[in-house]
Amino acid sequence: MATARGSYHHGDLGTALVDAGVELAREAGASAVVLREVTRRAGVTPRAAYRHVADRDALLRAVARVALAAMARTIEQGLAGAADGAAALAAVGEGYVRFALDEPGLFEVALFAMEDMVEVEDPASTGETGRSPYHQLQDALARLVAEGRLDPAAVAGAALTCWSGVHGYATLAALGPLRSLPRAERDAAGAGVVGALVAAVTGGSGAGRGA
Amino acid sequence: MATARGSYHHGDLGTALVDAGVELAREAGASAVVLREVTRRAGVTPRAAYRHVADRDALLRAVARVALAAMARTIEQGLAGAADGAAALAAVGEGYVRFALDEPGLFEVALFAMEDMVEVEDPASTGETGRSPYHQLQDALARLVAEGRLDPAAVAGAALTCWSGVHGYATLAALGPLRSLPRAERDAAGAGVVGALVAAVTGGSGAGRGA
DNA sequence: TGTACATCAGTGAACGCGCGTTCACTGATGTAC
DNA sequence: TGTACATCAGTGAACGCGCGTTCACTGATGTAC
Repeated sequence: MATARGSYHHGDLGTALVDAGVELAREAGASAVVLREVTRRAGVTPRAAYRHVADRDALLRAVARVALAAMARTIEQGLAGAADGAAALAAVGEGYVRFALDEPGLFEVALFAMEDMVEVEDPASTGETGRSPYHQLQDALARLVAEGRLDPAAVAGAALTCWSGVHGYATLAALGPLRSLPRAERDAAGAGVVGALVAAVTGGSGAGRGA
Repeated sequence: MATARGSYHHGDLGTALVDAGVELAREAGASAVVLREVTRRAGVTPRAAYRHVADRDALLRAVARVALAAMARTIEQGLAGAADGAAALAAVGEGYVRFALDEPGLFEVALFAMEDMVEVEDPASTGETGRSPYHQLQDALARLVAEGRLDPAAVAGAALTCWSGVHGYATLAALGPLRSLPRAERDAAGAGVVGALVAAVTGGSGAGRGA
């Protein structure tokens, strides 16, 4: 907003469009990220968008990368004080769920960037430490391996089980059939699911713990 | 289709509309379930739909109930020969995932009926045995309790962990970032996730097993 | 230091699309007598 | 057995909406000389 508004030339319309798209996603999810409204919010003609973005789909993917980066930053916060691999794994799961419950619209749109995060590390979709949520999960599991609490051969399976469990809960509780439950209940249940997953991966007990 | 086609009166337009909606969902997911196309497929004017359905949303929910019932039937098939609670739990999970991978469009639309399945048992969204997927899961856990392999106090937590894990994998692999992987890989990974969840709930080992 | 001009970033109006939904109306059906 | 008529299930045309995208154009910018 420190750009040259009011002038004929916008200054940095490209990022202004993406910012408006992020705002729309936050307010009403992926389907609300729409070219015309984005240009409206940037105070510009619909046609102007095509100077900066190929089409609606490209805009959506740009918004998705920003949303995924926001998720990575949320996870980083909880990860800061993790004493060991188990704590790190729990922090990743809890951050993933917390982001989904705090920002369901951004969570929904971030999904469109998740396909790429598994393959490549795109700087546009990572947090301060340059790691995507998927790699934050991999890092936590690597710590468990280093601590001798996880068989290296089991890492791939554990990663998928954890991602599935956490993603499933986040989806059910943020966007799906459980979205109308009181927030406190959803927080408690989420902690239970994450706890069970950590226990399952580290071979500890507590699988049925939680809500 | 044994209805009186060609005549002015359709015969059973209400169910014909829902059937067409199911077909559309199968082909292209929830967003394809659209009033005008549904009436087109039923060979009828758009206006005619309003004699049988309140609005587009009501049609979508009716389609969702049919899709959820189809899912329940898929799960029933695998459940038939389950020798014990652990086998039943695995069968529920595998059926859930198989349905999602076989029919991603129906899986997507079934989500709109899942909110209700937790609360009430709607006959329109259950299989032959009259149980929704959610209750099929509860039944399997009840068997584990009866066998002394699961603490009754842990049932609620176990249910949520299993549902989350299986739903998350189904979503990732049928509609999400993993949807482009070869089917054989997705089947194997799904079996791994389900195995890990069963092991976690029954306190057995094998948490990190799988893909 | 001033000026011509290429380049770039916008404008404003319009196109066609498919959607949900509503209008007043008409053809078919079946029941009462 | 025949006929009047209420009822129900459709018709055909239209409305307004918001979308993505494209047209030919114009205002602002900055660089070469």
